[in-house]
Amino acid sequence: MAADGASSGQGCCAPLETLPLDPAHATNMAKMFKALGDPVRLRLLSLITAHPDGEVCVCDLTSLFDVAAPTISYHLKLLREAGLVEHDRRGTWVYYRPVRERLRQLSALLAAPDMAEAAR
Amino acid sequence: MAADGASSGQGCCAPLETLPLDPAHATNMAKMFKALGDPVRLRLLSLITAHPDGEVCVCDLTSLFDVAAPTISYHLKLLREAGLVEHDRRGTWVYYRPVRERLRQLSALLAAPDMAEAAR
DNA sequence: CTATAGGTTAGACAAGTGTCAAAATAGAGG
DNA sequence: CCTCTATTTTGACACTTGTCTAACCTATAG
Repeated sequence: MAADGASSGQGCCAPLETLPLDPAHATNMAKMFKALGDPVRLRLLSLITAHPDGEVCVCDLTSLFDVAAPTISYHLKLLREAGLVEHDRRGTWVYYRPVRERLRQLSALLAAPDMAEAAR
Repeated sequence: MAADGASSGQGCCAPLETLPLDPAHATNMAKMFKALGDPVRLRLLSLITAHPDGEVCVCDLTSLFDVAAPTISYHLKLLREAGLVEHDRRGTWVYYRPVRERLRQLSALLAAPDMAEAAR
């Protein structure tokens, strides 16, 4: 029974419906949600997360947006700092992939208890 | 089978892992995530959502925070405008309750497909 | 070593955000 | 009507954010 109960098996917080968030955790989680709170970043994360290879080259991302390359870079950095994506360089190219654990954490926080239990 | 497939049964978008978000939806969803991207608002939502009565009086919220009443009011307004909470007045008091459908939408977007399926 | 292409960093700037104090609104109860 | 309490609105202000251009790294290819 180590994976159930208040921790909800997600490594961070019980779902909102179950328990109010204490201020410290709220600050933590808010930082991640904030990173998702911009259309460019949300699309970036979406493209990175949905990619069949499990990672995406920045070179394939920039052309999909209306903003300049440094702006993409800026948004990717924010996603990184929020812990939502990881990156590494391979030759000239840089690849980004999602940190799925973090996404699961956020999802679990917002999930209704019955959903969370069903997904246990 | 009306509730499965690409719509993921959540009334909005398929999970990130399944499908990249189109720009229009991304803007929509980003607006909601943005509302969660502040510690005060996240705690407010948490308190509102976790309350056993299913709703909370503003008068019970303000004392739990370090910020002045107008600031709480401001944050509640943002949560309202994001569609995450509803409110109504009863006498002198105003009560807020969560819009659980929206929370489920956000949760589903971030959920890994296997979780989403488990919760189907 | 130089040139070239992919990404990031630095600096600047307009626009947006979170906070407060003061004023305004909405009901309840004289 | 007047007053009191709960909540919201307004206006002001410092701080943060998203965007750009220009400059800078880093690795590959001559």
